[in-house]
Amino acid sequence: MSVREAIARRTRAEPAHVQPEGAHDKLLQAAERLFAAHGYNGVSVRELAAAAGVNSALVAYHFGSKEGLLSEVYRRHCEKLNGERQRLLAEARAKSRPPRLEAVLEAFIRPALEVAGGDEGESFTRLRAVLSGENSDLLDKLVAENFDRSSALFIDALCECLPHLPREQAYWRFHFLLGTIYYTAAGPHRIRALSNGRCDPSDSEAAMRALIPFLAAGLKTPPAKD
Amino acid sequence: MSVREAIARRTRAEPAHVQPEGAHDKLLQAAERLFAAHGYNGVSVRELAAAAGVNSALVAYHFGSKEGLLSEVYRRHCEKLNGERQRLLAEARAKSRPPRLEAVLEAFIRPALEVAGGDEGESFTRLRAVLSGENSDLLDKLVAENFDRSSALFIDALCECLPHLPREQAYWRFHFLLGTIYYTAAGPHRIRALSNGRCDPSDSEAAMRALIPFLAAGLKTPPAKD
DNA sequence: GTCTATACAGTGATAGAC
DNA sequence: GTCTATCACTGTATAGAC
Repeated sequence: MSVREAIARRTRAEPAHVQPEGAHDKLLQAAERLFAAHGYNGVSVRELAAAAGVNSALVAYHFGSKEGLLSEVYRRHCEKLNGERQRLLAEARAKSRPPRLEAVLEAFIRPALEVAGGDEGESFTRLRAVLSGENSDLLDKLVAENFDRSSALFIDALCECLPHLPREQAYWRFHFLLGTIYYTAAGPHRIRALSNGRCDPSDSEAAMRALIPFLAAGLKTPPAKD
Repeated sequence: MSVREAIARRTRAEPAHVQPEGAHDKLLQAAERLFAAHGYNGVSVRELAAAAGVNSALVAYHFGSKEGLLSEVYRRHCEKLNGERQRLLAEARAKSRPPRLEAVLEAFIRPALEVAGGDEGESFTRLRAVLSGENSDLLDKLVAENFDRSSALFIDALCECLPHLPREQAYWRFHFLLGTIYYTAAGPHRIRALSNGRCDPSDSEAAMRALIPFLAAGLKTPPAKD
């Protein structure tokens, strides 16, 4: 590990893969696992503390409240997700200017679906669903903090690919695009059951193979006149 | 009130617009309002009972649990929603065989967005978000009970309009379509903020004017070869 | 600073009186 | 049928040990 990485680790509380030592890190690790597995209200502060092997009062001490702990878990996931998105977008731009529409879509979608299907972040997107209905004030704050900048960057990239699309339509269509990603990541049960297992949204590759042409066609079509 | 109406009320517990008399109806009415306003966990059993003017133990007595009460509220909304969808679909079929793709889409989408934007059902779709993250077992059951039949009917209608689309692709694209509707109804904050208010998904007409051409183009495009 | 022990008000649910 | 009293449990706050 370089000196620079070591400093980053110390200041940023990012224990990578080592055994966590303080209650702070142990709680974060347990919360990541349990929130993903059982949702926010599905796990109590006392269970979190027990799983982390620490006293239950420490979640209030270290994170202010149970919500504070959730916010921190959420923030860390978004950090990874957005970093990956921007890396892939830069790659797409490096290949051609303007980038291919399909490449921009993939840069935005792949990290969202893979983080959702991976081991550690398996049910990460479910946390958004939890919050969206429930603590909608907290959710608005978290979404704004973690996604506003990244979303604006992708809307710009889309407009770059679609120079004839009015800005207002770009907003609408970006919104619809978010809906398809969100629903694919958060609610895979539905379509799996309806199709008798023929469509499985937790298969990221299959989902993207179906989703990207669909979105590209919708994005390219001329908007209604009126 | 006619004799027939009185019998219907007694058997069906559908008080229409009259003052509810029993605790059962009073609770349903209060729950519809309060769940929509504050979400599921945002309102306690004691608050529900107080708003209905009945003892708090009666929600367990009449509905088994707080979840049971929610299920009943949910079921009643879905009943209206699906009835309206099928009425509009029949209308579209009456105009042309096969029906126009755009007319089928409108029959499916309009009731979902209007029920979401109306007075009584303003935050109805938020309830789905609540459940989807949280009580995912209950949600799966409710969705299956209330939407499986209606969804299958609309997938059939889509395939009627798109005879060249493989059935598996139809499932995928119906799934994506659901995502755009769901996200538009449940999460209007996001796009409103990003667009500085220029796009407002709670304006059903504007949302449909943007959404239907987008979906129609995506649905019509030939799927990826592979 | 970090942590333990404990207390508090509020939750959904339930047994049993009337 | 209706309601009271009560239960086990929740998230949070705090006093005080180390």
